[in-house]
Amino acid sequence: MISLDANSSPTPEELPPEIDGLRMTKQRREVFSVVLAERDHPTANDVFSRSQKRMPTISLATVYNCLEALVSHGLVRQVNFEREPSRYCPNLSDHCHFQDQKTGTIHDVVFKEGVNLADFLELPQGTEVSHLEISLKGRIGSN
Amino acid sequence: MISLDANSSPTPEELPPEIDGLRMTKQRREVFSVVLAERDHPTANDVFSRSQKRMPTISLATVYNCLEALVSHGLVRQVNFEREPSRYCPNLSDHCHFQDQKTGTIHDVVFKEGVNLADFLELPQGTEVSHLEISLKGRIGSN
DNA sequence: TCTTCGAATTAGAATAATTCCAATTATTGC
DNA sequence: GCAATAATTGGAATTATTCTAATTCGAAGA
Repeated sequence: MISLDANSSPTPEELPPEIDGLRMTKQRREVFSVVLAERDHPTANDVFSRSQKRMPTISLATVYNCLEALVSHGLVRQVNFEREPSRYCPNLSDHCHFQDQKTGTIHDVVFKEGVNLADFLELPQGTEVSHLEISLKGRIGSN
Repeated sequence: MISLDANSSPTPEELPPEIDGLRMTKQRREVFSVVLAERDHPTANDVFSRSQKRMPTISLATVYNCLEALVSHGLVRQVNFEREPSRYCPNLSDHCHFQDQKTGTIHDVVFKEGVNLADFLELPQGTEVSHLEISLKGRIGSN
């Protein structure tokens, strides 16, 4: 399991050659380490420019490919706010997102103890939920 | 208040010249009546082609303008699923959306009695939520 | 009714995020 | 080391949406 300790995220070199059956190429390690390093919900473009610092030859298409690989292997979550560009989040625990309308900053929001959303919805009988996204927008305190 | 009775949605002509301070032009009435008529969460393009049947001269830009006017006046809700084109929903009651992955169909899902989402989230102190969107995806029954 | 003026509509161009494509390069299994 | 497979690359293509500038509409006042 990859450490989520905010104070010491892995460098690309520290990432193993394979995670959960996903081959970690040089580029995927770079992209993953960027997403793990600054947990500020970067867009693909953000990831691209941060990756370029260490790996100037990486292409935007590759960043998209790597993010897609990481997302589909469940190592990274894709976060959408309305029609804004997708953002990427390495926090795999059950949570949702709140966007501060003043600053655009996105905060992770966790559910209270033992809450299971599906318990609160009148879902059609026999529904199997495979994907759930909750997005909040608003202001914080005196902002 | 506009009737939400599924069996008889208003024709454009039946809509008043103003709703909630929003001037209802010919095009806005057309677009609104289309959204009210077939409550299947159409995209802007869907609305455009349906509107064209009665009003062949309407433009796509106008459809976008009208939808935006209706949304910002709270007469219609804009519904987003990940990076798919926005959809439009005339159901103003508190609800969220479930997309059947097999068919793409979107179903309205209501909350169980007395449920208030914010009660179940560890929101940062002083948070004021102005916008909330819950999107589910999955399969239904034997599908 | 006629005129005026701001708002709405229109067609088409522009934008921007993302995906696709075809060619090259890297990696794995033999 | 070699063939087969997968990943990367740059650039073109796609697509939903927004923008722009010109035209038209419609309400309100003269």
